[in-house]
Amino acid sequence: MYSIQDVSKKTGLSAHTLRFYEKEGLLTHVERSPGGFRQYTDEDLEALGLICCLKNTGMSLQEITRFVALTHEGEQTLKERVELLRKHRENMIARMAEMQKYLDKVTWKVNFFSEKLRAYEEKKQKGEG
Amino acid sequence: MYSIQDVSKKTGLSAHTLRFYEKEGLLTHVERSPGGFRQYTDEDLEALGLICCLKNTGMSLQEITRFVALTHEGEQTLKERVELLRKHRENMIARMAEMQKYLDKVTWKVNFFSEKLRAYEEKKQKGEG
DNA sequence: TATTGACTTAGAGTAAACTTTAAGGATTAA
DNA sequence: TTAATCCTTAAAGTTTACTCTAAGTCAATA
Repeated sequence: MYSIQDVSKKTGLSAHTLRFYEKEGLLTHVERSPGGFRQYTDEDLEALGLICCLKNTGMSLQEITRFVALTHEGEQTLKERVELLRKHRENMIARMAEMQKYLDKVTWKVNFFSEKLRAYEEKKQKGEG
Repeated sequence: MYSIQDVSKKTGLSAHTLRFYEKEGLLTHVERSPGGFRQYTDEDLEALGLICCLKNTGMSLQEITRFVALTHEGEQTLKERVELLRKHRENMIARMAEMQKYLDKVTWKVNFFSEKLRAYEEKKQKGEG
């Protein structure tokens, strides 16, 4: 069992954000102590792991909420969930391919400017010498 | 020479956004027709290509503006520009590695849920038969 | 028992990057 | 010539995902 602060430290999400996520239906049914304090389980942490994974790869909180809601509806939503994840996976792959293209471009630019810089420094050197 | 609409179509940025970028100092010194209409050159398109590349890989407009300003200052800022681009390139590489990890996770989840779905469909089949 | 941490609702504030509106006038292409 | 496109300034609005504040109460820990 973890307090909200424990989970905040483990996930990097603030306590505010954890409560916000709960209110928005991203992480639901968090257990409570007799006194009403949130008590997160390892399962909750795992769920948060998936939530952060999806969020950090461009899925909106709204879509994640939808996915979580489907999960709670049980087995009959398995097909839809698989489709949702597959689609997201395709998006990720496309995004990564795009990133690779951009990386090539930036690499080229870095080399180009490095060469210009080298020439400039050399010129400066000669001017001084 | 391209009109603002031409450039909008070519880049996918709206005319509004192009004017906004100009105002913000991202794309500067765009030529004008005698009547005051913007006339973009191929050079402008190239510059926009780099701007979109940086933007789409997570650089903020503020940072891009800074880079553009350095460019206008001339050769003596070459070193800083190279450093800036190198740093951004490192960020991109780190981000891509992170994405790959997330992709592995999502791939695993897709397979896991697919298997669950398969088992579920089989169970349903048997129930019906 | 004192201090720290947690709880609630409700709403305001923030940042980035647009996006839209308004209002009126000028230019360009067919 | 006429319809479509462009110009300006200035400001308000939008979206997402938080982030913070307030105000008051309750719980847990040393």
